[in-house]
Amino acid sequence: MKSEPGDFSIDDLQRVGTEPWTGVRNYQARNFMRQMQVGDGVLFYHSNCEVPGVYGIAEVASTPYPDPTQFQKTSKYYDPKATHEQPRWELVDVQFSRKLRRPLPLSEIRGHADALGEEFELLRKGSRLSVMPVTGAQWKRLLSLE
DNA sequence: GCCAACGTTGGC
DNA sequence: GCCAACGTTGGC
Repeated sequence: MKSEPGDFSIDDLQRVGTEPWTGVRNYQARNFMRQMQVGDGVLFYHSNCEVPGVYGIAEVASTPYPDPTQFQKTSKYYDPKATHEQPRWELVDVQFSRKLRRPLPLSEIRGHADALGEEFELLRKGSRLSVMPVTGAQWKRLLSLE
């Protein structure tokens, strides 16, 4: 799961413990969240920053439920087309597990593209998804770099 | 349904 | 700041 550290970083998650993952407004990313289950592992990725990459590990702490910010007119995530009867956007709660011993920069992850496989979404050309799946094998390979 | 215009993401 | 890639919007 990607986050801009200026907005919400792994340190912020460590401080608050658990955070509702508000603001995802992309259907594909939403659909991936819908498939999440309590206890699923999360790689916490810092995007749009000096050194983009994986910085920590978190855990899915709730089943998916409607993102409350879609109903809040004052929120930048407000969606006028969403209703309580027919919500459009869902989220899960994300719970801090740990920071990595060292960050894994995207530049370094690229060096392991072959091992991670073609279907590794983060390295796909043009991939902009803020929520994407990682297989068990990819998870292991990434964390072995730590 | 097509597609141009526009907005956003995010690496560099 | 630049720009490629992609998603969304809205006119037709």
